[in-house]
Amino acid sequence: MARPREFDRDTALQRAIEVFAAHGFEGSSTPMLLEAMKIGRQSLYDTFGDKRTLYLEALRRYSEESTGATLSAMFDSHAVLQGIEQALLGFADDAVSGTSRACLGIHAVTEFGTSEPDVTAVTDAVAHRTLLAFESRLRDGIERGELAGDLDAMAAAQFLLATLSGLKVAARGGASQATLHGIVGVALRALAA
Amino acid sequence: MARPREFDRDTALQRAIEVFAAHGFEGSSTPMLLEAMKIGRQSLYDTFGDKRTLYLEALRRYSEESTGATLSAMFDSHAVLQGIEQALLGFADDAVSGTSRACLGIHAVTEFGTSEPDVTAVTDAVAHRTLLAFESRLRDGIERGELAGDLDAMAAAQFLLATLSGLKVAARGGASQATLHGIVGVALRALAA
DNA sequence: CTATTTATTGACTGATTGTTCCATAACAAA
DNA sequence: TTTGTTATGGAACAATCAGTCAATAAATAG
Repeated sequence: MARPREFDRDTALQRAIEVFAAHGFEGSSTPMLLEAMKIGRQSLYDTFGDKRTLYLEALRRYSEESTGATLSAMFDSHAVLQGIEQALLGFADDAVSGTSRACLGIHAVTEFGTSEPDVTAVTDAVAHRTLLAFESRLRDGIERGELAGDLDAMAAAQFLLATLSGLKVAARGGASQATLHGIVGVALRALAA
Repeated sequence: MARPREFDRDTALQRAIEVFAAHGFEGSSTPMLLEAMKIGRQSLYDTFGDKRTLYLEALRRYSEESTGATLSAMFDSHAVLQGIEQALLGFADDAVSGTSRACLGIHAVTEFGTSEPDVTAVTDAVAHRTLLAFESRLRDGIERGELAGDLDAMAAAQFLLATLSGLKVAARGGASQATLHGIVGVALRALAA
């Protein structure tokens, strides 16, 4: 019909994710975004709306991918404890790979808390989804006797979610991969039979 | 000698801490700070230097107070596990009290990572101090047989530090006090003999 | 009292913020 | 080729940013 755009929408969005993760919403200026995304000013507003809309789409996109990868790793292994271990270790490895070590999800929570409904909708959804997956898998493990019989599945799920946050913060603060793996090792002790 | 200042420096700084914790460095504008601190523009620059210097002093002040309270709670109890439990529970209670539920320390790490040496100096120092205290107490507990004999004290200390971060992020995301207490309960299982 | 020192107030700066307008360019369908 | 539609690039917008200047006010010391 008309002139096709000269850039790839998805790669531009991916680059925006990195900028927002590294500097937050307030810390990311439009010039910074434009330079990183390698598009012109008008292209940003035509394609993504405004800065806030771009941020929300970046947050949604990041949340889906990040959550999906971690949870699927958990179900890869038949053994429950081993599956959880692989999920946590993979999560930790992702956290230290790359240069910025920043997580858009964590950054969104610390920057906005529960004050912005549009942001909270995304962060709550990913938390809920993760909790349900953890809880289900933990319940299986408890029933099968692979995990401690007196474990509270819901509390343990919330503990694992908090552990993920702790890993991300530690990674952002400069912790080594070995340190993160050590944390995972200790955390798993809380679940073992 | 001359005209005395009309405001209390410490309370003004305390109010600045709340603003920076809630909105981060980039998200806190000078008008926001002035209104919260209830001082005039020139008073801020005369008394605290510029925005960045104020931020660093706020971060230092917050770190000292927050770390001190948590670690002293740990040494209040003779029993090691109980002392750690009280430290974590007190930390969790602090995290849900107040309105903003924000932590300046966590916010500083997620916002700047390791990119700003002045900020990293503070966050690294508080992490190091906390790790040393945890490790020492954990070693005592292992020796006395109150904690698991095969526990790696250093890794467990890093695990506890990550748990603190996880608790703060969960609280900032809206978790209830009961949820945080549940997380603490599961976390302690990783240490028990 | 006067003199000196410091705090406060408000106006003001240049730079940067997010966003829009408009003219031009590039493509597809007729 | 014309026409319709969309993308791009640059200039421009009002608003806000962090920070400064100068005038006034309030205190003490002599």
